[in-house]
Amino acid sequence: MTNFNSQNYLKHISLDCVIFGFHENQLKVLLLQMKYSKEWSLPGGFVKNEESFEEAAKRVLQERTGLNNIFLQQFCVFSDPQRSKFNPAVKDLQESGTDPNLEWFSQRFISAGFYALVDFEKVHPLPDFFSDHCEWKALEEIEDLMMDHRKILNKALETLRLQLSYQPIGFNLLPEKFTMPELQKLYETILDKGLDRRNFQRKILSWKILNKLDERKKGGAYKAPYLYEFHLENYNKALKEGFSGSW
Amino acid sequence: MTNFNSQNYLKHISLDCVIFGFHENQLKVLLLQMKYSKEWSLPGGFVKNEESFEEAAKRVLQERTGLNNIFLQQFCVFSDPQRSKFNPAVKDLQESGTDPNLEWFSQRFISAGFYALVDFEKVHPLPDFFSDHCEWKALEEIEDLMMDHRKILNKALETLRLQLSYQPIGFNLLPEKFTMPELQKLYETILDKGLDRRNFQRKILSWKILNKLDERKKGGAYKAPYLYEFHLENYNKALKEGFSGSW
DNA sequence: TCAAAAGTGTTTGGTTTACACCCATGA
DNA sequence: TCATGGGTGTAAACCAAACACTTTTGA
Repeated sequence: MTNFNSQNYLKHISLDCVIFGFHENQLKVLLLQMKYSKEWSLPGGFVKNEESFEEAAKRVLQERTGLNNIFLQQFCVFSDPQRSKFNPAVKDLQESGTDPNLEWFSQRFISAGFYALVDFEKVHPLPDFFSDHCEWKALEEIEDLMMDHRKILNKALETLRLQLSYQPIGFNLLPEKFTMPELQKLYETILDKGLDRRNFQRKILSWKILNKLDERKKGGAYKAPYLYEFHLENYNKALKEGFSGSW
Repeated sequence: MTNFNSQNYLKHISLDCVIFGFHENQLKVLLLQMKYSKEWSLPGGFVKNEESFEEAAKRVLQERTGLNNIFLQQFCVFSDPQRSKFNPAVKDLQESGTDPNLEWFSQRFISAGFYALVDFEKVHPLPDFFSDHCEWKALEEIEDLMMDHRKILNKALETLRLQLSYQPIGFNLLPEKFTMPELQKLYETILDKGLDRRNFQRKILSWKILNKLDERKKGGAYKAPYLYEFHLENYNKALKEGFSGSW
């Protein structure tokens, strides 16, 4: 295996990223397809000797999407002793002859799950050493994933939905300028339920984290909706404080 | 060091437990005092080769408190590459002469934080190899903790408060039978704010997770308050479903 | 000129908050 | 008998849900 020296990485420790994007009214996840087994997998990686988990996750994200400065969040650690059995990477290495890194990939790994929210349009998907495809998949079309990656994905989605109820994070999935109907579609998709247009707008605006622009979104049919952008200062404040719970 | 064989544990990986208890209207945390450095520390441990993080945390909890079946939850991973510098355990081992495990404790550790909610009265605190005291400390009296344990504690507290707003978890800090004023004091302490007695009761009862008993709490001065216990079935349902957010 | 989408406002009902009275108990 | 805390009810304020009309645009 090229360019990989297991000496540089912490043993037993890995991370997997659930990278969410929003496109054509669908919530999508960036997946890799393994070269030999053809199984689908979450983008993942390992932690260097002098790196934090967060730094490692940023690195993985940068490598697979080309993006920096992404909304990224640790959400759970997966440590079932059996989870690393049947790692297709091991088979792939066996197929390609004896590899000095076979032992490394045969380890038991404890993996931290990170989820990322990105602007779909900005991503340039790039496969890694073990994969020949890196693609967006709509949630509905995702079938089996390798190892426990389905479980990781489910937990990420659960966390995303929960977090959406006390932080205004969904916006990270949209471009800098977006319309209210786009934002609503996004929320409806993530939450998997319809929302009232007028009540939605009132609620979002009450957070005071958006600037309404004079511009309208051109090109679409029918009446052109206004564009909005972040009021960055208020947005960051809202992120920190969250929407106070019921106490 | 007695009874410790580093061969049995996963390298680089540790866990720290923030064990919360409630006593005399104070939120308390179980801490250990290191033998040599006298620094205070969270109870922690390592993950065995064939163990999950959760199993390891249960083991640590059992060893320090004598309790099984505790509310226990992973909340964050701490992976700063510098966090394991200045580990007092290393100094302690050096003090006590050359120890075969010195190398193990000198490693860089990535630590998963767990928090536990326990019935104060049921705990029998027991120090570990590196500590000579294991004690409950009220939050206010906790000063410096070793390494990044203060950060871990703060994050645990933050998570606890957040989780309290969408799950009825506080109850785990009380005995099987408890009164409404006791529960209210608990919530007030965790949230660090006063609550209206009547509104509090109405809200809690609306969750329908309590059985009001005919019994009253004897012994206290003034009017004896009713005792309550869990409606276990409804409680577990509420835990799973959470209090739906605002969507 | 009509259908589809977007902008905006009002009514209604439920939830939360604020507040008051009576009861039980031990000093 | 009185101070203290506990049990319970109600009115007001607020917020969320339901709903309707007007405007813009391309076909």
